[in-house]
Amino acid sequence: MRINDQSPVPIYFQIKEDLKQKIISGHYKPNDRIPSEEDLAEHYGTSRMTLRRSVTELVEDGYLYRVHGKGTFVSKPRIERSYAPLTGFMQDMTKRGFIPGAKVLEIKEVQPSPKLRSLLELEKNNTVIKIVRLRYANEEPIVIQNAFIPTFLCPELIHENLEVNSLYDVLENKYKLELFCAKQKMEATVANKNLAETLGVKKGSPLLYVERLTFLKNNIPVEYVEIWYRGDRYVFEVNLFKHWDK
Amino acid sequence: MRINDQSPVPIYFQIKEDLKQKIISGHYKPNDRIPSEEDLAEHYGTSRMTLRRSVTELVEDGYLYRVHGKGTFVSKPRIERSYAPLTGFMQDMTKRGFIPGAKVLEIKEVQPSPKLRSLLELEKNNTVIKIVRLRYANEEPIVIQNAFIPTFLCPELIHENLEVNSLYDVLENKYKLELFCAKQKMEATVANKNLAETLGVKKGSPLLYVERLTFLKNNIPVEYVEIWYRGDRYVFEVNLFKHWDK
DNA sequence: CAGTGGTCTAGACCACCTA
DNA sequence: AGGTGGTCTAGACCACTGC
Repeated sequence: MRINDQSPVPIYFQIKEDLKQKIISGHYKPNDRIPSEEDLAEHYGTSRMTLRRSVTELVEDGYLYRVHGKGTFVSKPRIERSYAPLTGFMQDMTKRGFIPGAKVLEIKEVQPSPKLRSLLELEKNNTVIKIVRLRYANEEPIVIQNAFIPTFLCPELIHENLEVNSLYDVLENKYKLELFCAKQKMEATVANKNLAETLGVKKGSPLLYVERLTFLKNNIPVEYVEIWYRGDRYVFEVNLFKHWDK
Repeated sequence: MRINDQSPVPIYFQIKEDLKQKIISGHYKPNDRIPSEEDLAEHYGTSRMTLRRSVTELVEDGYLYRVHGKGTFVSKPRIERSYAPLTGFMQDMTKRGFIPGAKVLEIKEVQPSPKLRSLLELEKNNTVIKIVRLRYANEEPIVIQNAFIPTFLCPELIHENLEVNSLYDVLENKYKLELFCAKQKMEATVANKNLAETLGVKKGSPLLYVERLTFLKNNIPVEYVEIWYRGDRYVFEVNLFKHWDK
């Protein structure tokens, strides 16, 4: 492996990727000690501080662990590190091995309710774009989503084809709105007549009801969405961690 | 603020705590630009590299954000950083402002099913302790829990009073089993006759069904639990983060 | 252009572990 | 005692931003 110090890619990053590859490929095995920081720095022809940055990031990412005075070691393959990934329906379904589909039932600019105005931190004259979609997995209806997005963040959104393109893709790529995190509430409910008919289930069938408020990096709210999942077709998975207050 | 370079507490850490205090106290306000790294380094009488470490950690913790070429800024008060805290029912209810209660419907040592044996990674002769409890919030029944715990991890558990003591407290304090993380699946279902009678709701009422597998630090499974929450009385909250596959 | 954060160096001393 | 990671320095050059 050659480090290219003319490359715009930082040296620490090139080294990090090289070490990560050696871990993933099995060249370094779980609980192996990797060479000392000094040796690695010499091997890559860089300073120890730079090498240390590569290793530190791999430690933070869970690939390595350090023991003071002993060395740096390869971690055991870790539990999936995603707590609960913030993904759109398309990505979620694709990952589960289904073919996603969408039918736009409604898309228009509307005046926000007071609740919406407060949740999305809207100014007086701001409107929102309301998008109601029925979503499919392998052509079977699975979920209804009512999404509300401030118009000023994506003025042309109303003309997008959201049956083909993922909403999150459009927000990220066209409007450069990088979604970062979300607060989500979930509860069990039952289908009323309307929901039941749209989803093709019996009235009174169990539904997983979700409210989600999505934020950009700087805690700017960007989307509020209400979701009804068919209880017989959807399981939500999440990893819980012991609370560590930083 | 004085930096003590004789202290065993590293300089970067002392600076980090001082800056954090200035943010929390409001001395630096959200979206304020803090002084440049060079100025701060001079102010604290340290090198820029050391100062940078303090700032980097505050960025990672969500207190600050950097903009290349512009400066370093204070974040808006962040969303609660717990993704989803791993807590028992008692702690959960207390935090929500309810008075928790419990009635043990069943507690005994049983042979594990093949599914349980696999999930809890049990050896041939291991048994499990099965605990069925009805849980109350303000004396109203809210949830039924079936918990399964390997007997060898807590041999005397069967004699504990789990109507008064929190199961997680007993595991952590008496058996020194420090719970670390859990994988949880959630879906919507409806109450059958048995569940409905026990929870005091109508048959066909919505229930939030949860399966949880809890682990110790070293990925040793310690508890499997099935939970049925009343859909009309319980909302699950979780924070989602953009999936960053490292 | 000056000011900012992003990266990098070639050393240094310390604390911890094993022997 | 020798090797390891933990911390720290005093510089340096670069890329991005705003004037």
